[in-house]
Amino acid sequence: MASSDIDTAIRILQQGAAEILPDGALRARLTKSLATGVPLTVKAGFDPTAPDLHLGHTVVIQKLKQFQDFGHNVLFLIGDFTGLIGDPSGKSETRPQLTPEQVRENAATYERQIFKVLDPTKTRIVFNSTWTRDLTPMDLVRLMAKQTVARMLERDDFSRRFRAEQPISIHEFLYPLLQAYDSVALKADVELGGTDQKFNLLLAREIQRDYGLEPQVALMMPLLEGLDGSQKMSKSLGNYVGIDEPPLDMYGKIMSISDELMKRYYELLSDCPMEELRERLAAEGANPRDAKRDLAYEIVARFHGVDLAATADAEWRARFTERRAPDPDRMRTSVYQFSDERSRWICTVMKATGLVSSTSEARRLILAGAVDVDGVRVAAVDELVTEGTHVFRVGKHRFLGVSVVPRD
RNA sequence: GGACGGGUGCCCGAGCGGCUAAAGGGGACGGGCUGUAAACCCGUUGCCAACUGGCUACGGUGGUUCGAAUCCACCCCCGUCCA
Repeated sequence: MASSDIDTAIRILQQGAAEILPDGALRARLTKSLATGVPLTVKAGFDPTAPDLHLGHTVVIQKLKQFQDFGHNVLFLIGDFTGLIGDPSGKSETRPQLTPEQVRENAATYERQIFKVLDPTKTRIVFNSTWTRDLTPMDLVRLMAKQTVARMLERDDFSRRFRAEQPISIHEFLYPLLQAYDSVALKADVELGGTDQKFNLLLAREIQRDYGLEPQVALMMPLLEGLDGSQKMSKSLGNYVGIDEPPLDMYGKIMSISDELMKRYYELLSDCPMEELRERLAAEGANPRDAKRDLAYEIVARFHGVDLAATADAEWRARFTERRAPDPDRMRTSVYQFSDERSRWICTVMKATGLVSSTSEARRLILAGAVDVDGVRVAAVDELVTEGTHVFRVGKHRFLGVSVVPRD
């Protein structure tokens, strides 16, 4: 009975994981935990900057949640000290030094966002400055003595930079060491991270051993592709779904992904077993769109609750499947004040209400037949907007209610 | 410190005195087809109440010229090789 429980746990915990090292270690730890009744300590570290989380970040957080559901202790670590060094994985520009206030703000933002996934009563948020701050120079030297330059250079990005004769600052070697030390300080049994964290997660094992601890299990999750399906999801590439986004936007973005990408999202973001999805897609007359709808619903429900997810779903169907204009009561609206006839020019109105960024863009879109007002396609660029409330549509999904009123 | 090569629109990249708001590609946006999927076809892609108009733009600042992204000077930045 106990062993079948573990099989179930393993299967769930493995879904989507890129790699779990070393082989069999996870099973051994789970078995031991079950036998002794002592839950595992599961840690994942996050940068103190960029607290605007998107679905890409939630891949690891979801995995934490699964551990949590099996009764293990989850530590959400904010790398406020290591953040000062800057993870060399990124290599680009030097990280800005954060003030304690900023760190606190970012931490609060993290909390608000991650607790949409994690159970707040079972999650501890920890800051690594708590223990790294107290390390003496001597402690640091001892820590550094535990690793050789040659081993450090095995790390992909370091070796690439070394070969390319690009600079590697000495302090950058400290980053993986300190991250590893976090695992020592927390006595971590398992550490989660992206595949880009492999070196760091494995180094922690060695350092833990040096400090007389049992080495942690390293569980790597793949990096989630963005909406374009090729590059990794990131805010700067604009191919992301932010977890703070409004329900309908979130739903719509997920509906617009390709079928291929949908499978990937199922694997990494959904609680639905892959088997089930496969059967479903293989079924007679199956429309992949329906599977996508369920995925969109599941994800929106996770961050906004089932009620708002149901609303988003209904609204999306009305708008796109039935091609109806959105419910005016629920549409975003804007008030535009005009002074003279000239200011009622449609291009000016569109620019002023933020539908487009310039009147030139408005002209182009009108000429391309992409704009309609109150359901009627705008035929000419020189139209004037009449006083009253109108529904503007630009392209397929930009809708805006505009009240055109005279300026007092 | 020395020797070369280079910095062009969101990105890559051509242009090397007027025909250049700047080829071509990518991306993005829009239209068509659809399942707001993919693939495909077509169009748009600096701003301005906007004509064979004006303005802004080719790292920066000056200069040569009727005219400069294109030539000259100085400066800044980035690559490659040598020390």
